Amino acid sequence: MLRQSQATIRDVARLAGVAPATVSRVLNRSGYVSERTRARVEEAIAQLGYVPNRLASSLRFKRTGTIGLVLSDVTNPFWTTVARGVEDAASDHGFNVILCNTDESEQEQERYITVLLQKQVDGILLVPVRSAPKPVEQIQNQGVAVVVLDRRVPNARVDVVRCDSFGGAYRLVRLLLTLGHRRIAALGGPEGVSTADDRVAGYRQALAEVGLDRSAELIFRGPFTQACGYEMAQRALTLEPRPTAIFAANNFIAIGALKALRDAGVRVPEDMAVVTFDDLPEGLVVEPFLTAAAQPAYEMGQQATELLLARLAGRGGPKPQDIVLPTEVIVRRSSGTALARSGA
Amino acid sequence: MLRQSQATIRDVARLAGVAPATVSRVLNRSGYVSERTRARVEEAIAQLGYVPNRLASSLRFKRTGTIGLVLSDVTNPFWTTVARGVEDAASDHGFNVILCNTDESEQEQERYITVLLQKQVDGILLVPVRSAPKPVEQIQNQGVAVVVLDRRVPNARVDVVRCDSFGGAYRLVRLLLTLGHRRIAALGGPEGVSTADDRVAGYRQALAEVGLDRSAELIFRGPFTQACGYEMAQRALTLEPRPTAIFAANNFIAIGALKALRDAGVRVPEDMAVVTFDDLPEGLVVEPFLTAAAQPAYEMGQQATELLLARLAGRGGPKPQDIVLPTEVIVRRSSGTALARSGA
DNA sequence: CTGTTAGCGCGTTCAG
DNA sequence: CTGAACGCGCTAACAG
Repeated sequence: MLRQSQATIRDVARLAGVAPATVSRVLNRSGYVSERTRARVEEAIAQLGYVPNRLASSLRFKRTGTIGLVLSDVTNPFWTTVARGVEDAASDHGFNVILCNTDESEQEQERYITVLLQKQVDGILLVPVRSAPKPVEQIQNQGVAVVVLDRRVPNARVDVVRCDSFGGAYRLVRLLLTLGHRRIAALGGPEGVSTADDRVAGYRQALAEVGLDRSAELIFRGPFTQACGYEMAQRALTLEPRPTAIFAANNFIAIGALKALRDAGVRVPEDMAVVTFDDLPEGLVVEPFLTAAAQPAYEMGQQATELLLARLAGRGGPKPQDIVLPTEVIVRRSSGTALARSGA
Repeated sequence: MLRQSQATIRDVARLAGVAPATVSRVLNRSGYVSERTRARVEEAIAQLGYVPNRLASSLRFKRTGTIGLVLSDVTNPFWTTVARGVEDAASDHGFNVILCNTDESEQEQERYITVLLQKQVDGILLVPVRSAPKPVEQIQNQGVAVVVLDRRVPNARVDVVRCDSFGGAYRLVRLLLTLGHRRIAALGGPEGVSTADDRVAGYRQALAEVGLDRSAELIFRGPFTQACGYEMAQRALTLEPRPTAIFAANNFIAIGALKALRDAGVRVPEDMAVVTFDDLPEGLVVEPFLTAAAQPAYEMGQQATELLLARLAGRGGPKPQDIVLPTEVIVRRSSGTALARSGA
């Protein structure tokens, strides 16, 4: 507790009158140490407030006990929950997590990956900005473990843990169809991001199954942001005839859309049914209102981390896994009740 | 791009036909290197896909370019926003952030601090679980920079960046008083946490100023959780005569309280006015409803990080700073309008 | 049971 | 302008 700058293992050894290696042995319980010297060493450690330098041991072991988490934006409650799942699982196994927000920028993604590799993280959990396999390969070429989170990467041999975007979207839209809706606008995410593409595909499939052809599709695409949701909803409202329902591809798009509807004086669900991907965490809303396909965000983070750590331990088999977690459609007020037969 | 396990600076040197030191010089642009050898070295680097090992250089420089962020729970949107502010500011300066969730457990806090110190982080941003100075001192004794976030630590000489809990609470309660309320329940946070204590103090001060003495105080205390908010609100409803307003000490307590009120059939604001500390992020709610004292969470994270990094750079003066950011009271529907004079 | 030696990968002397 | 040598702090291997 006395020194300002950190004591080293040599200082401890000197004070205890032993060799550094002996101190190392008591610290790591490796090899035999007599009770007497162990006691002396432990006292010296306490007296100096000695904290072992894990950097040095990492340099030898080639293991840092740190993983990187590269996602788009922790500020989105979905990612927040994922991050918490990751951190909990990592912590359980004695690992730490370095958090990186890309804001869906490929540049930032590249920058973060490089730094993480330089810092010798043991593994990386990556939510890839685009479907290109390059970033994944960049990591793998350094011999670092990587698990892709949330999104598919078609041309890479890599473990993926994600949710069932296609199925969730399909069931949400089917629900709307069952309620009698036939003019359903899809406010989709960005093209080239697998979750966005899969959700649009689910929407299409649902329409096709009830015999609606391509001409019935009302698809908008854009970033997963509130601003874009607002704008896409506005445009949807100008369609003739106007859609009777909206399918939003994620929580932010839904919130933006709801604001647009409110500003346009369109009531939900009376004038417009709304369903969305991503439920808001139970703890954040007093009266849940949105019919949503809830993703098991926490479990996704947790399982991806477990898989990554299993890989680090040399387990998990040779073949890349594609773990798809189920989504659950939760019906609430925003989807409304069966539509009265009218014009369309 | 060929090797699976990482190439070292020696491999690059060998391939380029130079000494490791020369490679180091081209990497860090230190010292003179002829154009020709520089080109050769750079080609070798590219060919091997060489990534410098920052662990090794950190070991020498005693700088890791990493800071630790120890907070209670990223899942709370307030902390999420703080974390984002921290990460952005750190990233701007080339630093990375290790995220640690304590869940307000002193044990976890201790464990995380120890690991962070072992990993030789350059600094720690700490939201202390308790007001005791020990954890702060533990960090300082290792010669590691620390800035305390959000909460005061009375007996420590340490930089603090926080929000004005006392003032925010005071103004919220004053608002209720102005509207005519006299029986106001305070659903406070845990004792011994400065933000909780300060908010209760603000509540008391506001009451005192209108001549209400201790007997008018209706104070509940407990953890900053939704469950506790629910339970405290339930108890508040059993008071005789029943309070006409509730002051919640944070967002989770408020949400729990609102659920309790809903379950009890008590309308807000008609039957009960509600005000709270912590606004929910603008992007998370369609129709903001709660009258709240909004804290500049992002700025808090950002400024704390800037201060920490300034300390690392040897700037910021000798005296610990206590930076208090203002809170802004945002009046919405939940606080209701002026109370009609009735019984109380 | 304990001390000595060597090396993890890098950057910085100091010679040449 | 470039190379050789040393050490950051730790631990595995080898002696004793």
